[in-house]
Amino acid sequence: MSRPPSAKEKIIDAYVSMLCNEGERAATMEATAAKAGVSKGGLLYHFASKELLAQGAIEGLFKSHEEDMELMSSAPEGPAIYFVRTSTMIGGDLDRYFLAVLRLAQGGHEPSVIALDQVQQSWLDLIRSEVSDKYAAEAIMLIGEGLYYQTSMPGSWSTGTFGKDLEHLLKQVQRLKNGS
Amino acid sequence: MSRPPSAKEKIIDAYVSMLCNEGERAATMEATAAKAGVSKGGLLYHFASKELLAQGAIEGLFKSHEEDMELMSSAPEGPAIYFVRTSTMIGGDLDRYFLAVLRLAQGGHEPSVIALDQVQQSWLDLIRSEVSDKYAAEAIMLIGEGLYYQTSMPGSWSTGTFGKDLEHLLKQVQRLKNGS
DNA sequence: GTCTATAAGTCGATAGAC
DNA sequence: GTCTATCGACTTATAGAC
Repeated sequence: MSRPPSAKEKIIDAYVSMLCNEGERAATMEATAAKAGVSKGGLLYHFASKELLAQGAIEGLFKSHEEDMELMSSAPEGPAIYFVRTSTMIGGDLDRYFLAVLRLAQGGHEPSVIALDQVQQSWLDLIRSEVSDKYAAEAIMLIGEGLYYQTSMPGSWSTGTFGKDLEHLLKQVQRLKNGS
Repeated sequence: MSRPPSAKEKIIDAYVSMLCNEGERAATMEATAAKAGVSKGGLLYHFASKELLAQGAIEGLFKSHEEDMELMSSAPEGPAIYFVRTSTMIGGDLDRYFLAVLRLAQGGHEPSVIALDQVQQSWLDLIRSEVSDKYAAEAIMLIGEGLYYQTSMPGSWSTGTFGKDLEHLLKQVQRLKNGS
């Protein structure tokens, strides 16, 4: 797992970084190749089209998501709090891949839209296994999504008005968890 | 106000529609001109650059927002419920402009990021004038943003899992409004 | 496997006729 | 005010040398 990164891994990593930090428009194959330290032709040997590059990012998301679901299931505070808390975190593998695929989806990439739907549905399912009230679970899910949507704004990485007083916000989530 | 639409208005309307329905990448000047029924040169007479086209969309947002703030202030159910309810609505002027500017912001357009910040701040201010608990107000705001972020997915205009049972979700908002 | 060179198309913007 | 024609830069993808 910690073997020297293959060229393919370096390219995907560069592509994901470009998507997160510079936006979808800036994440061209040429810029990705330069950031990965290879030439355009070298990149195209590993990923014959831009579509395959996007597929690589989606596969990375699924892999990170699978690992995170284990953590979310067994979180001491419960899945709901874990979910909202991690919605404001950045830097982890899952966050990087999620934001990268979100950028692709926002740009109109259909497979990315479908992949995000799948991931979010599995989050909602897990929260609903903890929070019996269906609509309270949805409200909690939406708070997490709202937080993520805010941090996903280009330029304003986590500099939002929320997030700072996260613990206070989590108390509101607790109120939703405790049935009416 | 209901005079025959000028070419300028037709162009802005076409541009906003392209942004909403096809995404930022597809909203090229050529495609916008075609949808507005003019040539590329004709478009460039009214908007000498793409940046000016984006400014037109932002101005449309501010104009619609100003009118909506009056409705939100005087809504019978109160600003908070009004806000969450209208987060799932599509087709109105405000929603169209907001989504269009959101697409620009997600693509990295800084003036759009700033414009959205202003609009959202004014919403939060109004909600906080009704909901005294600061963090309950933030939670309500995030629910509305989460709903909007969901409907803003290209292709899946309002076909999300929420929104259908909006009245049930609004009961959760009511719970947040009534202090703990 | 990785490179250079280049084809083929698209985008924003300019120039000038009408 | 609106059009056609075109430029230059950029982007994806191909071809072929090493």
